[in-house]
Amino acid sequence: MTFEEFSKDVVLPIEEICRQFYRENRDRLKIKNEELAVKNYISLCMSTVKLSRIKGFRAMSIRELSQESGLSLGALYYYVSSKDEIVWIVHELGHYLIMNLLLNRISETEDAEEKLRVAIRTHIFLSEIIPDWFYFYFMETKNLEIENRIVPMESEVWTEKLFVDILTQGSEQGIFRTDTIAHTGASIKALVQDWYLKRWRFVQRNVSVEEYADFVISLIESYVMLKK
Amino acid sequence: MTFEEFSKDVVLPIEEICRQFYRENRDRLKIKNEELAVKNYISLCMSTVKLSRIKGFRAMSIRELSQESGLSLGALYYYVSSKDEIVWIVHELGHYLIMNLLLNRISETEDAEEKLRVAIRTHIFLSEIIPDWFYFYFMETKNLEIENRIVPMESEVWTEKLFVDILTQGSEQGIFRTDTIAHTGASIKALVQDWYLKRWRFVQRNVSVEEYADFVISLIESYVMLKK
DNA sequence: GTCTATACATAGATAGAC
DNA sequence: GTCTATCTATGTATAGAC
Repeated sequence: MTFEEFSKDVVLPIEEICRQFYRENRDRLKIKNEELAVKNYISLCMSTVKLSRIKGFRAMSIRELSQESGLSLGALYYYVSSKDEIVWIVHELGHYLIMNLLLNRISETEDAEEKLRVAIRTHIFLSEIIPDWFYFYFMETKNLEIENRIVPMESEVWTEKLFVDILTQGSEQGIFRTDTIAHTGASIKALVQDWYLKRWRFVQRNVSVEEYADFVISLIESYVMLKK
Repeated sequence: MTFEEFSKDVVLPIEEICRQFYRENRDRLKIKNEELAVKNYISLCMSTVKLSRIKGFRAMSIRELSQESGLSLGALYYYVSSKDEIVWIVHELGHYLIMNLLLNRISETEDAEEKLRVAIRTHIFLSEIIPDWFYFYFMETKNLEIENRIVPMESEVWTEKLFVDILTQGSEQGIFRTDTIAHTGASIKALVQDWYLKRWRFVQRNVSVEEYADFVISLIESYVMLKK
């Protein structure tokens, strides 16, 4: 699958996920109009990841966020109680968004070898569709209070586990090596992250997203595949 | 070489590098006493990377930096003209520090295969000796004005090139594959970075620095080495 | 060169009209 | 629910004595 096919095919379930978030937290939140809530939380999150990508979350002022999202200062504080709460909401929505998209794509395949390829390619392609979310997820965890870092940490581990599970399946089928599964899973995650963390470098080197995905797949396969 | 041997053996040439920095910029700077300058710029930089690691550069206040470094607010501004200038100085010192240490170690080896192993291991071990500097280098580039990002970007490219050169040498000798050299160089860099960017994860998984270095080496070798 | 005291700007957050 | 005006804290940076 090429990236163009992928991007035409993929549908971001962000509204659905934001609605779910709202319903789960309705009692804690001031806004009671669901449609308005969904619309404006999405706007707040999209604006936050956009501005944070450019200048970092701490450097982004509430006034800038207000302007970008189209909500006034007063309205904004009707939706969130503090700037820090925005980080939490973005992490919450982002985690479910990414999880949802990844699982949908990968579950279609059965064969471990093919599944590994699909998982790597999908993850990289997905980070190309919503780069700001992935970037935010990685860079803005330190802005959270220590107790709130558990969510993004678990999220990181979750993606790693996605790869580890595929590697385990393949090793049980006798086609992948059985040692160093945890290391390999983590290294795939690191290579995927490199794509969205150092995008400027890939632009500079004129590397396309497809080319990079192919490279990561071949690098990992040369290591894990057992000779027939 | 084990990490313990490495850490006993390595000597940080930070004073020497700071002195060189001071001499090159003497005319631009207020302080005229060289010994004092070297001592306090080192203190400022070490305190900056330490605090930035904990809470991020933007969240670190000048008052905190003043306390940590032992300089008063007034004294501090005698050394730097603004908070942003500190980022620039840390990047400047850090780049030469890392370059110096890496080159010293790697130049001792001749053979490309051995050189690749030494380069990867040294880089990972080094990031374990001065983790805060590496972390700062990666995370705090966005705090720079766009025109000042050129220095850290070139620095990133420089390390990548270190690996690319070794891969090129090996491919000319017919022991490494000749395609995808640029990709491989960048991926080594990414895997090294993963060590100091997601340290908490390796602690969680109980992975030692030696074990990780060995893994990265074997992963890369399985891909680049041509069968004999 | 270093200190303390302070100026000045900007940020996050709130009040209260609509 | 949303707006504008405003409060208050904090942060960077400077002044001027020593």
